[in-house]
Formats: sequence, C-alpha cells, structure tokens
Amino acid sequence: MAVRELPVLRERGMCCALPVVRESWAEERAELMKALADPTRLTMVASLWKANAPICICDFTAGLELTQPTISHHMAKLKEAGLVESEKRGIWIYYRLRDKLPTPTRKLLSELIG
Amino acid sequence: MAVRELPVLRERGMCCALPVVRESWAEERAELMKALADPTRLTMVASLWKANAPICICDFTAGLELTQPTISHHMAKLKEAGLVESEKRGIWIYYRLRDKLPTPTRKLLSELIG
DNA sequence: TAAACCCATCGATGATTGTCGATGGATAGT
DNA sequence: ACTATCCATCGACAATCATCGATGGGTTTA
Repeated sequence: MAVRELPVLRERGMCCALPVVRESWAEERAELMKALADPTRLTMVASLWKANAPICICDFTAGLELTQPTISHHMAKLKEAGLVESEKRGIWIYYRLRDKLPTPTRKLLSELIG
Repeated sequence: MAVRELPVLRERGMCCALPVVRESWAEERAELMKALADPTRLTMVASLWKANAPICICDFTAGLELTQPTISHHMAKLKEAGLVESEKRGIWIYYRLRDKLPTPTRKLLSELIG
C-alpha cells in the first residue's frame, strides 16, 4: 500500500515499464467467471450453496420466472464449468454443488455468496 | 455437509420444495462477474493488483497482443464496474486499482488472484 | 508552428449469448 | 396401453460483446 507512486522519468515511445503478460491462468479463471456472470446462474449456485441439498430443475423453474429450457440451459453451463453435478432419481434429476470443488473455487464462492 | 439427502417422498406436479428466489443481490454481483469474465480484463486487473503501481494503456498494449482501442475499451469496462480509477499525468493516463474497493470485492479479488 | 505521441470515441463486423417454442426420450401412475 | 410429468436438445431470434480501423482531441518536444 506504499508504493503507489507515479513514474516521473518516462520517455515517449518507451512503454512496458511494468511486466504485463497474458498467462494461461487468466483463460481458465475467465471460464469460471463467465459461468458466474449471469444473475440466474448466480441465483442457482447460491441456492445450491445455501440449501446444501439437491434441487431439481422444476424447483428452479417454479422460483425463477423463466422457461424450463432456459433453466436447463443455464444448469448445463454450470455443469460444464464443473460447478455442479447431477443425479437422476425417478422422474427428477437432482442437482447439487460438486463435491470435489477445487479449494480456490470453493473459497471464491464462499466470498461471493456466503 | 451432512444434509445431503435426496427427498424420497415427492408428489408429481408439486415443486418448490426448496425456496429458490431471485434476489437483487444476484443482479449486482453478476455485473462484477461480467467485468471479470474476460481473460484480457482479468490479466489487467491481476497486473494492477500485483504491480501495486499505476500502469498506463500503452503498457498494456505492449504486453497484450491487442489494439489500443480494444485495451481502452476493456479498461473502460473495468472503470465502469468500479474496479479501477485513473489519473492523467502529462501525455499518459495512469490506471490503478480503486482505492476504496468494497471489502467483499477486495476479498474476492484476493481469492481470485492473490 | 509543426510533428510526434497518448488516448478516448465512433462505426462496423463477426462471434457469443440469453431466451423461447417445439420436439422427443424417459419414467411413473392409471 | 395410455397418459401425465420431468427433462435435455434443437432451431431460431434478438441482444450483447470483443475486436478492429479511422478519427480527433490533448500534450509534449523540436
């Protein structure tokens, strides 16, 4: 918090005073952020997080004001991002937060939701 | 971690066993996540976070393989999301992470980057 | 004054995304 | 066997987005 100085000596045309490099880290993390960058999906994840119990699609379609295909589509994105896993039980398919969430992801969700 | 049971008794056509409601909370948070849901912007935020020093646009255009208008566009989004603030110094405009970041946001960035 | 540099903005374009209706597979009750 | 329910998938559409080239406004140096 102390080194917030502005460079004084600086020549024109000479950039890159600081190392700014795109890393593969950003690509992976951006994928996770994309999965969470929607109010509906965020609500779904938060519901699963707080309920700590399996929820099926029809419960979401009842609570959120969206069509069943739309909810299914969002849930598929969450699953593709590795945030959610599903289990079929009779007619219903129950979704829950993935058991083996990477620790950084779990902590991030904790900061975001909890 | 104990209540991971699947509902056994369940009637067809009766949903909403669990409260799933869209809250305004999700709308706000989704905006922040959208700002972070791009590899380039993620790299920029991480650079500002780690460098802990002001960086100007030309430094980013030199490091990332993108045009200056594109970088400017991304930086504008970060600014609009309240993540970044700028200061003009001669020819250059220096960007840094916002001083008064809300604590949840700062902790989230810490989990995401640090 | 002129030239060089930094940057924001505009307009365009191709790609991605959120949403819906329609359809069909699977399962349970009658 | 027939029907009702839950759900995934497909195709379509409008909206948003990431990227670029072109332009112009500021600012410093020559």
